[in-house]
Amino acid sequence: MELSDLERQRLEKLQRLRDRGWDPYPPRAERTHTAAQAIAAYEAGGEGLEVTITGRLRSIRVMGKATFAHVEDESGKIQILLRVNLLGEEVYEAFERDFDLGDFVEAKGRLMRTRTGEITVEVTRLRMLAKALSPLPWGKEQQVGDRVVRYSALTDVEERYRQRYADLAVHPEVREIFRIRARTVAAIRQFLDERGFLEVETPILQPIYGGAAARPFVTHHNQLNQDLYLRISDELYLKRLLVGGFERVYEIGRDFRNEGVSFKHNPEFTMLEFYAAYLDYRAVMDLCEEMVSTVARQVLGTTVITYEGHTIDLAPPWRRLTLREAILEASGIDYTQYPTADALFQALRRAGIPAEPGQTWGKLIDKELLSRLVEPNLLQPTILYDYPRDISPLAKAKPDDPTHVERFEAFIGGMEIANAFSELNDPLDQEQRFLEMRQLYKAEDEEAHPMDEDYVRAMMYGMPPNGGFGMGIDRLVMLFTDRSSIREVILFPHLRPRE
RNA sequence: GGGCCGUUAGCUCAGCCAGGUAGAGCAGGGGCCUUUUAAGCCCUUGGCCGCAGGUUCAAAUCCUGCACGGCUCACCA
Repeated sequence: MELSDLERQRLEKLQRLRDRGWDPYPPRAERTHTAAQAIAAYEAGGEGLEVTITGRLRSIRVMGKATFAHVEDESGKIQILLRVNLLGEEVYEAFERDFDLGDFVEAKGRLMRTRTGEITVEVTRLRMLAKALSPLPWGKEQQVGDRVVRYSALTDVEERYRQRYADLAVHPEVREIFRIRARTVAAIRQFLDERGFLEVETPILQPIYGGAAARPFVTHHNQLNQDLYLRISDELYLKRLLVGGFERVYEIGRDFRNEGVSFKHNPEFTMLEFYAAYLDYRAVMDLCEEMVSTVARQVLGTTVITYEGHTIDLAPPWRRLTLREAILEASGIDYTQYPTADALFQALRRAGIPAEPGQTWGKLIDKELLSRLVEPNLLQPTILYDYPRDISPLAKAKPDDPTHVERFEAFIGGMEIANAFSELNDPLDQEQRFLEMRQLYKAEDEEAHPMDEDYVRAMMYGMPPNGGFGMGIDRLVMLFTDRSSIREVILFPHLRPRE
Protein backbone atom coordinates (compact mmCIF):
# COMPACT_ATOMS: atom_id res chain seq x y z
CA MET A 1 0.00 0.00 0.00
CA GLU A 2 1.34 3.39 -0.92
CA LEU A 3 1.46 5.73 2.05
CA SER A 4 1.24 9.49 2.02
CA ASP A 5 3.62 11.61 4.04
CA LEU A 6 0.96 12.09 6.67
CA GLU A 7 0.44 8.36 6.92
CA ARG A 8 4.15 7.72 7.26
CA GLN A 9 4.31 10.25 10.08
CA ARG A 10 1.50 8.50 11.87
CA LEU A 11 3.23 5.17 11.40
CA GLU A 12 6.23 6.64 13.20
CA LYS A 13 3.99 7.77 16.03
CA LEU A 14 2.56 4.26 16.22
CA GLN A 15 6.05 2.85 16.58
CA ARG A 16 6.95 5.43 19.19
CA LEU A 17 3.86 4.52 21.21
CA ARG A 18 4.90 0.88 21.11
CA ASP A 19 8.41 1.87 22.18
CA ARG A 20 6.90 3.68 25.15
CA GLY A 21 5.09 0.48 26.07
CA TRP A 22 1.61 1.47 24.89
CA ASP A 23 -0.59 -1.01 23.04
CA PRO A 24 -2.07 1.05 20.19
CA TYR A 25 -4.74 -1.60 19.49
CA PRO A 26 -5.82 -3.07 22.82
CA PRO A 27 -8.53 -5.73 22.71
CA ARG A 28 -10.93 -4.16 25.18
CA ALA A 29 -12.31 -0.84 26.34
CA GLU A 30 -13.82 0.03 29.69
CA ARG A 31 -16.40 2.63 28.82
CA THR A 32 -18.81 3.53 31.61
CA HIS A 33 -20.65 6.37 29.85
CA THR A 34 -21.30 7.53 26.33
CA ALA A 35 -20.63 11.22 25.75
CA ALA A 36 -24.34 11.95 25.99
CA GLN A 37 -24.73 9.86 29.15
CA ALA A 38 -21.78 11.61 30.78
CA ILE A 39 -23.25 15.03 30.03
CA ALA A 40 -26.65 13.91 31.29
CA ALA A 41 -25.04 12.53 34.44
CA TYR A 42 -23.35 15.85 35.14
CA GLU A 43 -26.57 17.73 34.62
CA ALA A 44 -28.30 15.36 37.03
CA GLY A 45 -25.92 16.50 39.77
CA GLY A 46 -22.89 14.47 38.81
CA GLU A 47 -20.24 17.11 39.48
CA GLY A 48 -17.08 15.20 40.32
CA LEU A 49 -18.47 11.85 39.16
CA GLU A 50 -15.79 9.61 37.74
CA VAL A 51 -16.56 8.40 34.20
CA THR A 52 -14.73 6.59 31.45
CA ILE A 53 -15.58 7.72 27.96
CA THR A 54 -14.40 6.46 24.57
CA GLY A 55 -14.44 7.72 21.03
CA ARG A 56 -12.55 9.46 18.31
CA LEU A 57 -10.37 12.48 18.96
CA ARG A 58 -12.24 15.19 17.15
CA SER A 59 -10.29 18.32 18.09
CA ILE A 60 -7.12 19.08 20.04
CA ARG A 61 -6.11 22.41 21.51
CA VAL A 62 -2.74 22.36 23.22
CA MET A 63 -2.18 25.18 25.70
CA GLY A 64 1.24 24.22 26.93
CA LYS A 65 0.88 22.08 30.03
CA ALA A 66 -2.88 21.70 29.57
CA THR A 67 -4.75 20.48 26.55
CA PHE A 68 -8.41 20.58 25.62
CA ALA A 69 -9.78 18.05 23.21
CA HIS A 70 -13.13 16.72 22.09
CA VAL A 71 -13.95 13.05 21.94
CA GLU A 72 -16.80 11.97 19.71
CA ASP A 73 -18.78 8.78 19.95
CA GLU A 74 -22.04 7.86 18.30
CA SER A 75 -24.02 9.74 20.93
CA GLY A 76 -22.17 13.03 20.41
CA LYS A 77 -19.13 14.90 21.63
CA ILE A 78 -17.69 15.65 25.04
CA GLN A 79 -14.70 17.79 25.95
CA ILE A 80 -11.77 16.36 27.84
CA LEU A 81 -9.12 18.33 29.72
CA LEU A 82 -5.63 16.86 29.98
CA ARG A 83 -3.33 18.43 32.55
CA VAL A 84 0.24 17.42 33.05
CA ASN A 85 -0.03 17.42 36.84
CA LEU A 86 -2.92 14.92 36.71
CA LEU A 87 -1.57 12.67 33.97
CA GLY A 88 2.16 12.83 34.60
CA GLU A 89 4.79 14.10 32.21
CA GLU A 90 5.20 10.84 30.38
CA VAL A 91 1.57 10.29 29.44
CA TYR A 92 1.03 13.96 28.72
CA GLU A 93 3.98 14.05 26.37
CA ALA A 94 2.87 10.84 24.65
CA PHE A 95 -0.50 12.43 24.02
CA GLU A 96 1.01 15.63 22.68
CA ARG A 97 3.44 13.90 20.37
CA ASP A 98 1.74 10.73 19.27
CA PHE A 99 -2.03 11.16 19.43
CA ASP A 100 -3.83 12.53 16.39
CA LEU A 101 -7.26 13.59 15.26
CA GLY A 102 -9.23 10.49 14.40
CA ASP A 103 -7.57 8.19 16.95
CA PHE A 104 -9.92 6.17 19.14
CA VAL A 105 -9.11 6.88 22.76
CA GLU A 106 -10.39 6.08 26.22
CA ALA A 107 -10.37 8.76 28.90
CA LYS A 108 -11.15 8.31 32.58
CA GLY A 109 -11.68 11.22 34.92
CA ARG A 110 -14.04 13.36 36.93
CA LEU A 111 -16.81 15.45 35.44
CA MET A 112 -16.37 19.19 35.83
CA ARG A 113 -17.40 22.40 34.20
CA THR A 114 -14.81 24.74 32.68
CA ARG A 115 -14.66 28.49 33.10
CA THR A 116 -16.57 28.89 29.88
CA GLY A 117 -19.22 26.50 31.16
CA GLU A 118 -18.60 23.39 29.09
CA ILE A 119 -19.06 20.02 30.75
CA THR A 120 -15.67 18.35 30.62
CA VAL A 121 -13.89 15.21 31.74
CA GLU A 122 -10.73 16.09 33.66
CA VAL A 123 -8.62 13.14 32.65
CA THR A 124 -6.61 11.07 35.11
CA ARG A 125 -6.09 8.04 32.88
CA LEU A 126 -5.70 7.98 29.13
CA ARG A 127 -5.46 5.03 26.76
CA MET A 128 -5.15 4.61 23.03
CA LEU A 129 -7.90 2.31 21.76
CA ALA A 130 -7.07 2.35 18.06
CA LYS A 131 -4.50 4.46 16.29
CA ALA A 132 -5.76 5.94 13.02
CA LEU A 133 -3.00 5.83 10.45
CA SER A 134 -4.83 7.80 7.77
CA PRO A 135 -6.07 11.30 8.54
CA LEU A 136 -9.82 11.61 8.25
CA PRO A 137 -10.80 14.35 5.82
CA TRP A 138 -12.82 16.41 8.22
CA GLY A 139 -12.58 20.12 8.35
CA LYS A 140 -12.75 22.15 11.45
CA GLU A 141 -16.11 23.02 12.84
CA GLN A 142 -17.31 26.21 14.35
CA GLN A 143 -20.40 26.86 16.33
CA VAL A 144 -22.18 29.89 14.90
CA GLY A 145 -25.24 30.55 16.96
CA ASP A 146 -27.01 27.20 17.00
CA ARG A 147 -25.58 26.12 13.66
CA VAL A 148 -22.40 24.18 13.10
CA VAL A 149 -20.35 25.48 10.22
CA ARG A 150 -17.86 23.00 8.81
CA TYR A 151 -14.76 24.01 6.94
CA SER A 152 -13.05 22.00 4.23
CA ALA A 153 -14.79 18.74 5.00
CA LEU A 154 -14.96 16.01 2.41
CA THR A 155 -17.34 17.20 -0.29
CA ASP A 156 -16.14 15.43 -3.43
CA VAL A 157 -19.11 13.21 -4.23
CA GLU A 158 -17.04 10.51 -5.85
CA GLU A 159 -14.73 10.26 -2.86
CA ARG A 160 -17.67 10.29 -0.49
CA TYR A 161 -19.18 7.26 -2.21
CA ARG A 162 -15.94 5.42 -2.83
CA GLN A 163 -14.88 5.84 0.78
CA ARG A 164 -18.27 5.92 2.43
CA TYR A 165 -16.66 4.94 5.74
CA ALA A 166 -14.77 8.24 5.71
CA ASP A 167 -17.87 10.12 4.62
CA LEU A 168 -19.82 8.61 7.52
CA ALA A 169 -17.01 9.21 9.97
CA VAL A 170 -16.83 12.93 9.27
CA HIS A 171 -20.48 13.70 8.54
CA PRO A 172 -22.94 13.08 11.37
CA GLU A 173 -25.78 14.14 9.08
CA VAL A 174 -24.90 11.33 6.68
CA ARG A 175 -25.06 8.87 9.54
CA GLU A 176 -28.47 10.31 10.38
CA ILE A 177 -29.78 9.47 6.88
CA PHE A 178 -29.15 5.82 7.52
CA ARG A 179 -30.69 5.93 10.96
CA ILE A 180 -33.82 7.36 9.38
CA ARG A 181 -33.64 4.67 6.75
CA ALA A 182 -33.46 1.93 9.39
CA ARG A 183 -36.34 3.45 11.36
CA THR A 184 -38.40 3.69 8.18
CA VAL A 185 -37.98 0.01 7.41
CA ALA A 186 -38.71 -0.91 11.03
CA ALA A 187 -41.86 1.23 11.04
CA ILE A 188 -43.09 -0.38 7.83
CA ARG A 189 -42.56 -3.82 9.32
CA GLN A 190 -44.43 -2.84 12.44
CA PHE A 191 -47.31 -1.36 10.42
CA LEU A 192 -47.73 -4.51 8.37
CA ASP A 193 -47.14 -6.94 11.24
CA GLU A 194 -49.86 -5.22 13.24
CA ARG A 195 -52.28 -5.80 10.37
CA GLY A 196 -51.76 -9.52 10.11
CA PHE A 197 -49.15 -9.60 7.36
CA LEU A 198 -46.56 -12.36 7.40
CA GLU A 199 -43.02 -11.42 6.45
CA VAL A 200 -41.50 -13.93 4.05
CA GLU A 201 -38.35 -14.41 2.01
CA THR A 202 -38.54 -15.51 -1.61
CA PRO A 203 -35.79 -16.35 -4.10
CA ILE A 204 -33.42 -13.68 -5.32
CA LEU A 205 -31.90 -16.11 -7.82
CA GLN A 206 -34.75 -16.96 -10.16
CA PRO A 207 -34.87 -19.29 -13.18
CA ILE A 208 -37.42 -16.99 -14.85
CA TYR A 209 -37.64 -13.30 -14.10
CA GLY A 210 -40.93 -11.46 -13.94
CA GLY A 211 -43.18 -9.08 -12.11
CA ALA A 212 -41.88 -5.96 -13.82
CA ALA A 213 -40.72 -4.72 -17.20
CA ALA A 214 -36.96 -4.48 -16.90
CA ARG A 215 -33.81 -6.15 -18.11
CA PRO A 216 -32.34 -8.57 -15.59
CA PHE A 217 -28.84 -9.35 -14.42
CA VAL A 218 -27.84 -12.86 -15.39
CA THR A 219 -25.71 -15.22 -13.37
CA HIS A 220 -24.85 -18.88 -13.48
CA HIS A 221 -24.99 -21.81 -11.12
CA ASN A 222 -21.95 -23.94 -11.86
CA GLN A 223 -22.97 -27.31 -10.45
CA LEU A 224 -26.43 -27.24 -11.96
CA ASN A 225 -25.04 -25.64 -15.10
CA GLN A 226 -28.04 -23.31 -15.07
CA ASP A 227 -28.40 -19.65 -15.91
CA LEU A 228 -30.25 -17.72 -13.23
CA TYR A 229 -31.59 -14.19 -13.05
CA LEU A 230 -31.33 -11.81 -10.15
CA ARG A 231 -34.91 -10.93 -9.40
CA ILE A 232 -36.38 -7.76 -10.82
CA SER A 233 -39.37 -8.17 -8.52
CA ASP A 234 -40.77 -10.50 -5.83
CA GLU A 235 -44.26 -10.39 -7.21
CA LEU A 236 -44.78 -13.79 -8.78
CA TYR A 237 -43.39 -15.67 -5.78
CA LEU A 238 -45.39 -13.70 -3.24
CA LYS A 239 -48.62 -14.36 -5.10
CA ARG A 240 -47.82 -18.08 -5.22
CA LEU A 241 -48.00 -17.90 -1.45
CA LEU A 242 -51.60 -16.72 -1.60
CA VAL A 243 -52.36 -19.93 -3.48
CA GLY A 244 -50.63 -21.71 -0.62
CA GLY A 245 -53.06 -20.35 1.94
CA PHE A 246 -51.29 -17.32 3.40
CA GLU A 247 -53.72 -14.40 3.14
CA ARG A 248 -51.36 -11.52 3.79
CA VAL A 249 -47.66 -11.63 2.96
CA TYR A 250 -44.92 -9.09 2.45
CA GLU A 251 -41.25 -8.93 1.67
CA ILE A 252 -38.74 -6.12 1.98
CA GLY A 253 -35.73 -6.87 -0.13
CA ARG A 254 -33.32 -6.03 -2.85
CA ASP A 255 -34.38 -6.08 -6.49
CA PHE A 256 -31.95 -5.78 -9.38
CA ARG A 257 -32.58 -4.13 -12.71
CA ASN A 258 -29.97 -3.95 -15.42
CA GLU A 259 -30.95 -0.46 -16.53
CA GLY A 260 -29.58 3.03 -16.55
CA VAL A 261 -28.58 4.90 -13.41
CA SER A 262 -30.25 8.18 -12.56
CA PHE A 263 -31.07 10.32 -9.55
CA LYS A 264 -33.93 7.93 -8.80
CA HIS A 265 -32.64 4.67 -10.29
CA ASN A 266 -29.93 2.40 -8.94
CA PRO A 267 -29.20 -1.08 -10.34
CA GLU A 268 -30.00 -2.59 -6.97
CA PHE A 269 -32.67 -1.05 -4.83
CA THR A 270 -34.94 -1.96 -1.97
CA MET A 271 -38.56 -2.76 -2.57
CA LEU A 272 -41.48 -3.46 -0.33
CA GLU A 273 -44.16 -5.66 -1.82
CA PHE A 274 -47.26 -6.89 -0.06
CA TYR A 275 -50.26 -8.90 -1.16
CA ALA A 276 -53.55 -9.13 0.69
CA ALA A 277 -56.33 -11.55 -0.12
CA TYR A 278 -59.80 -10.07 -0.46
CA LEU A 279 -58.58 -6.49 -0.85
CA ASP A 280 -58.98 -4.65 -4.13
CA TYR A 281 -56.96 -1.74 -5.42
CA ARG A 282 -59.23 0.80 -3.72
CA ALA A 283 -58.63 -0.80 -0.33
CA VAL A 284 -54.90 -0.85 -1.12
CA MET A 285 -55.02 2.89 -1.88
CA ASP A 286 -56.35 3.45 1.64
CA LEU A 287 -53.68 1.21 3.10
CA CYS A 288 -50.96 3.01 1.13
CA GLU A 289 -51.99 6.42 2.39
CA GLU A 290 -52.27 5.15 5.93
CA MET A 291 -48.94 3.35 5.83
CA VAL A 292 -46.90 6.24 4.42
CA SER A 293 -48.41 8.79 6.78
CA THR A 294 -48.14 6.50 9.81
CA VAL A 295 -44.52 5.67 9.05
CA ALA A 296 -43.68 9.35 8.54
CA ARG A 297 -45.24 10.25 11.85
CA GLN A 298 -43.35 7.49 13.58
CA VAL A 299 -40.00 8.20 11.96
CA LEU A 300 -40.08 11.99 11.61
CA GLY A 301 -42.73 12.93 14.13
CA THR A 302 -44.79 14.67 11.47
CA THR A 303 -46.48 14.08 8.14
CA VAL A 304 -45.23 17.39 6.80
CA ILE A 305 -41.91 17.14 5.00
CA THR A 306 -39.76 19.48 2.96
CA TYR A 307 -38.47 18.07 -0.29
CA GLU A 308 -36.30 20.14 -2.62
CA GLY A 309 -37.78 23.29 -1.16
CA HIS A 310 -41.39 22.12 -1.42
CA THR A 311 -43.58 21.57 1.60
CA ILE A 312 -45.38 18.27 1.23
CA ASP A 313 -48.07 16.90 3.51
CA LEU A 314 -48.27 13.13 3.57
CA ALA A 315 -51.46 13.03 5.67
CA PRO A 316 -54.48 11.39 4.02
CA PRO A 317 -56.54 11.88 2.01
CA TRP A 318 -54.31 12.16 -1.02
CA ARG A 319 -55.53 13.55 -4.29
CA ARG A 320 -56.93 10.74 -6.42
CA LEU A 321 -57.72 10.94 -10.09
CA THR A 322 -57.66 8.63 -13.05
CA LEU A 323 -54.62 8.47 -15.26
CA ARG A 324 -56.84 9.69 -18.07
CA GLU A 325 -57.85 12.80 -16.11
CA ALA A 326 -54.26 13.54 -15.11
CA ILE A 327 -53.03 13.34 -18.68
CA LEU A 328 -55.94 15.41 -19.93
CA GLU A 329 -55.12 18.04 -17.31
CA ALA A 330 -51.42 18.13 -18.22
CA SER A 331 -51.57 17.84 -22.00
CA GLY A 332 -55.12 18.49 -23.14
CA ILE A 333 -55.14 15.04 -24.70
CA ASP A 334 -57.86 12.55 -23.85
CA TYR A 335 -56.07 9.40 -24.86
CA THR A 336 -59.28 7.36 -24.83
CA GLN A 337 -60.26 9.32 -27.93
CA TYR A 338 -57.35 7.66 -29.72
CA PRO A 339 -57.78 3.95 -29.08
CA THR A 340 -54.93 2.72 -31.26
CA ALA A 341 -51.19 3.29 -31.02
CA ASP A 342 -51.16 4.91 -34.43
CA ALA A 343 -54.01 7.34 -33.71
CA LEU A 344 -52.48 8.31 -30.38
CA PHE A 345 -49.05 8.80 -31.93
CA GLN A 346 -50.57 11.17 -34.51
CA ALA A 347 -52.41 13.07 -31.77
CA LEU A 348 -49.17 13.52 -29.83
CA ARG A 349 -47.45 14.74 -32.94
CA ARG A 350 -50.24 17.26 -33.60
CA ALA A 351 -49.94 18.49 -30.03
CA GLY A 352 -46.22 18.99 -30.54
CA ILE A 353 -45.28 16.29 -28.05
CA PRO A 354 -42.18 14.44 -29.23
CA ALA A 355 -42.56 10.69 -29.15
CA GLU A 356 -40.63 7.69 -30.34
CA PRO A 357 -42.50 5.85 -33.08
CA GLY A 358 -43.21 2.13 -32.91
CA GLN A 359 -44.41 1.96 -29.32
CA THR A 360 -47.53 0.27 -28.09
CA TRP A 361 -50.56 2.29 -27.11
CA GLY A 362 -49.92 1.74 -23.44
CA LYS A 363 -46.24 2.64 -23.69
CA LEU A 364 -47.07 5.91 -25.43
CA ILE A 365 -49.40 6.78 -22.58
CA ASP A 366 -47.01 5.64 -19.92
CA LYS A 367 -43.73 6.99 -21.26
CA GLU A 368 -44.53 10.01 -23.35
CA LEU A 369 -47.50 11.35 -21.44
CA LEU A 370 -47.31 10.12 -17.85
CA SER A 371 -43.58 10.01 -17.23
CA ARG A 372 -42.73 13.16 -19.09
CA LEU A 373 -45.66 15.49 -18.61
CA VAL A 374 -47.50 14.38 -15.52
CA GLU A 375 -45.13 12.72 -13.07
CA PRO A 376 -42.60 15.55 -12.53
CA ASN A 377 -45.42 17.86 -11.43
CA LEU A 378 -46.99 15.52 -8.89
CA LEU A 379 -45.34 17.05 -5.84
CA GLN A 380 -48.13 16.56 -3.32
CA PRO A 381 -49.08 12.93 -2.71
CA THR A 382 -51.24 11.84 -5.63
CA ILE A 383 -52.80 8.58 -6.66
CA LEU A 384 -53.39 7.99 -10.35
CA TYR A 385 -55.57 5.01 -11.13
CA ASP A 386 -56.95 2.92 -13.99
CA TYR A 387 -54.05 2.12 -16.29
CA PRO A 388 -53.94 0.76 -19.85
CA ARG A 389 -54.13 -2.99 -19.97
CA ASP A 390 -51.17 -3.58 -22.28
CA ILE A 391 -48.61 -2.20 -19.84
CA SER A 392 -50.12 -4.10 -16.92
CA PRO A 393 -49.99 -7.82 -17.67
CA LEU A 394 -50.47 -8.93 -14.06
CA ALA A 395 -53.41 -6.69 -13.18
CA LYS A 396 -57.10 -7.44 -13.36
CA ALA A 397 -59.16 -5.72 -16.04
CA LYS A 398 -61.86 -3.28 -15.04
CA PRO A 399 -65.19 -5.09 -15.26
CA ASP A 400 -66.75 -2.36 -17.41
CA ASP A 401 -63.72 -1.45 -19.52
CA PRO A 402 -61.52 -4.20 -20.98
CA THR A 403 -58.93 -1.67 -22.21
CA HIS A 404 -58.05 -0.66 -18.65
CA VAL A 405 -57.00 -2.46 -15.49
CA GLU A 406 -57.57 -1.82 -11.80
CA ARG A 407 -54.15 -0.40 -11.13
CA PHE A 408 -52.78 2.69 -9.42
CA GLU A 409 -49.50 4.42 -8.88
CA ALA A 410 -48.70 6.82 -6.06
CA PHE A 411 -46.50 9.86 -6.64
CA ILE A 412 -44.77 12.16 -4.17
CA GLY A 413 -42.22 14.88 -4.86
CA GLY A 414 -42.43 14.24 -8.60
CA MET A 415 -41.44 10.61 -8.24
CA GLU A 416 -43.35 7.38 -8.54
CA ILE A 417 -43.09 5.74 -5.17
CA ALA A 418 -45.65 2.94 -5.38
CA ASN A 419 -47.42 0.75 -7.90
CA ALA A 420 -50.37 -1.48 -7.07
CA PHE A 421 -53.28 -3.36 -8.51
CA SER A 422 -56.14 -5.71 -8.08
CA GLU A 423 -54.16 -8.77 -8.98
CA LEU A 424 -55.12 -10.88 -11.91
CA ASN A 425 -56.12 -14.29 -10.53
CA ASP A 426 -57.72 -15.90 -13.60
CA PRO A 427 -55.15 -18.43 -14.83
CA LEU A 428 -56.46 -18.56 -18.38
CA ASP A 429 -56.53 -14.78 -18.66
CA GLN A 430 -53.02 -14.67 -17.18
CA GLU A 431 -51.75 -17.16 -19.73
CA GLN A 432 -53.34 -15.07 -22.45
CA ARG A 433 -51.60 -11.92 -21.16
CA PHE A 434 -48.22 -13.61 -21.25
CA LEU A 435 -48.90 -14.59 -24.84
CA GLU A 436 -49.98 -11.04 -25.70
CA MET A 437 -46.75 -9.69 -24.25
CA ARG A 438 -44.85 -12.00 -26.51
CA GLN A 439 -46.65 -10.48 -29.50
CA LEU A 440 -46.34 -6.88 -28.40
CA TYR A 441 -42.65 -6.98 -27.74
CA LYS A 442 -40.00 -7.96 -30.20
CA ALA A 443 -38.47 -11.32 -29.52
CA GLU A 444 -35.18 -9.81 -28.41
CA ASP A 445 -36.79 -7.35 -26.01
CA GLU A 446 -35.75 -8.61 -22.61
CA GLU A 447 -38.30 -6.37 -20.95
CA ALA A 448 -41.18 -8.50 -22.13
CA HIS A 449 -42.55 -10.70 -19.40
CA PRO A 450 -41.44 -14.18 -20.24
CA MET A 451 -44.08 -16.86 -19.87
CA ASP A 452 -43.91 -18.30 -16.37
CA GLU A 453 -45.73 -21.58 -16.67
CA ASP A 454 -45.24 -22.52 -13.07
CA TYR A 455 -46.88 -19.29 -12.01
CA VAL A 456 -49.88 -20.04 -14.19
CA ARG A 457 -49.95 -23.57 -12.77
CA ALA A 458 -50.04 -22.16 -9.26
CA MET A 459 -52.98 -20.00 -10.23
CA MET A 460 -54.75 -23.04 -11.67
CA TYR A 461 -55.13 -24.31 -8.11
CA GLY A 462 -57.07 -21.16 -7.28
CA MET A 463 -55.77 -17.79 -6.07
CA PRO A 464 -58.03 -15.65 -3.94
CA PRO A 465 -58.84 -12.20 -5.28
CA ASN A 466 -56.22 -9.91 -3.83
CA GLY A 467 -54.64 -6.53 -3.89
CA GLY A 468 -50.90 -6.16 -4.36
CA PHE A 469 -48.58 -3.26 -3.67
CA GLY A 470 -44.97 -2.37 -4.38
CA MET A 471 -43.09 0.60 -2.99
CA GLY A 472 -39.53 1.85 -3.51
CA ILE A 473 -38.01 2.17 -0.05
CA ASP A 474 -35.05 4.19 -1.30
CA ARG A 475 -37.30 6.82 -2.79
CA LEU A 476 -39.36 7.05 0.36
CA VAL A 477 -36.14 7.60 2.31
CA MET A 478 -35.11 10.28 -0.21
CA LEU A 479 -38.34 12.08 0.64
CA PHE A 480 -37.91 11.62 4.38
CA THR A 481 -34.32 12.92 4.32
CA ASP A 482 -34.69 15.54 1.58
CA ARG A 483 -32.02 14.02 -0.65
CA SER A 484 -32.34 14.51 -4.39
CA SER A 485 -30.16 11.53 -5.35
CA ILE A 486 -30.91 7.88 -4.60
CA ARG A 487 -27.18 7.37 -4.05
CA GLU A 488 -27.32 9.54 -0.97
CA VAL A 489 -29.62 7.04 0.73
CA ILE A 490 -27.71 3.90 -0.34
CA LEU A 491 -24.69 3.15 1.83
CA PHE A 492 -22.42 1.81 -0.86
CA PRO A 493 -23.68 2.87 -4.28
CA HIS A 494 -22.09 1.13 -7.22
CA LEU A 495 -19.26 2.97 -9.00
CA ARG A 496 -16.96 1.94 -11.77
CA PRO A 497 -13.64 0.66 -10.46
CA ARG A 498 -10.88 3.18 -10.58
CA GLU A 499 -7.95 2.39 -12.84
C1' G B 1 -24.98 6.15 -25.36
C1' G B 2 -25.22 12.05 -26.45
C1' G B 3 -24.29 17.13 -24.52
C1' C B 4 -22.16 20.33 -20.81
C1' C B 5 -18.92 20.72 -16.62
C1' G B 6 -15.12 18.93 -13.37
C1' U B 7 -10.27 16.25 -11.92
C1' U B 8 -4.02 20.99 -8.89
C1' A B 9 -0.91 19.11 -1.43
C1' G B 10 -4.36 14.58 3.31
C1' C B 11 -9.10 18.11 2.82
C1' U B 12 -11.35 22.71 0.63
C1' C B 13 -9.89 25.65 -3.28
C1' A B 14 -6.96 29.72 -6.29
C1' G B 15 -3.78 29.76 -10.60
C1' C B 16 -5.66 28.26 -16.83
C1' C B 17 -9.04 33.04 -20.51
C1' A B 18 -3.81 36.04 -22.31
C1' G B 19 2.15 29.57 -21.93
C1' G B 20 7.75 31.66 -18.64
C1' U B 21 10.75 28.40 -11.49
C1' A B 22 3.17 25.59 -8.61
C1' G B 23 0.00 29.03 -4.37
C1' A B 24 -3.58 29.87 0.05
C1' G B 25 -6.49 28.16 4.31
C1' C B 26 -7.07 23.93 7.28
C1' A B 27 -4.52 19.32 8.49
C1' G B 28 0.88 17.80 9.38
C1' G B 29 6.17 18.97 11.66
C1' G B 30 9.29 22.30 15.24
C1' G B 31 8.88 26.18 19.14
C1' C B 32 6.03 29.33 23.21
C1' C B 33 1.73 28.90 26.18
C1' U B 34 -2.17 25.06 32.67
C1' U B 35 -9.48 27.11 30.98
C1' U B 36 -9.45 26.45 25.31
C1' U B 37 -13.26 25.40 21.76
C1' A B 38 -11.94 27.03 13.78
C1' A B 39 -7.50 28.57 20.46
C1' G B 40 -3.45 32.12 19.57
C1' C B 41 1.62 33.67 18.06
C1' C B 42 6.53 32.45 15.44
C1' C B 43 8.93 29.04 12.06
C1' U B 44 8.16 25.02 8.58
C1' U B 45 7.54 20.14 5.49
C1' G B 46 4.46 18.58 1.72
C1' G B 47 2.73 18.24 -5.44
C1' C B 48 3.52 12.09 -11.85
C1' C B 49 -1.23 19.88 -11.66
C1' G B 50 -6.28 12.56 -13.47
C1' C B 51 -3.56 9.55 -17.63
C1' A B 52 -1.35 9.42 -22.64
C1' G B 53 0.00 11.98 -26.84
C1' G B 54 0.60 16.69 -29.70
C1' U B 55 1.95 22.07 -30.54
C1' U B 56 5.99 25.16 -28.57
C1' C B 57 12.56 27.30 -27.04
C1' A B 58 9.06 26.53 -22.89
C1' A B 59 2.56 23.42 -21.05
C1' A B 60 -1.09 23.00 -14.70
C1' U B 61 -2.28 26.65 -18.64
C1' C B 62 -3.31 25.64 -25.78
C1' C B 63 -4.97 21.04 -28.93
C1' U B 64 -6.40 15.63 -29.34
C1' G B 65 -7.55 11.03 -27.20
C1' C B 66 -8.61 8.21 -22.84
C1' A B 67 -10.19 7.27 -17.56
C1' C B 68 -13.24 8.51 -13.51
C1' G B 69 -17.10 11.60 -11.59
C1' G B 70 -21.23 15.34 -11.51
C1' C B 71 -25.43 17.50 -13.98
C1' U B 72 -28.59 16.71 -18.01
C1' C B 73 -30.96 14.25 -22.21
C1' A B 74 -31.86 9.39 -23.91
C1' C B 75 -32.88 4.72 -21.63
C1' C B 76 -35.66 2.84 -17.43
C1' A B 77 -43.72 1.26 -15.87
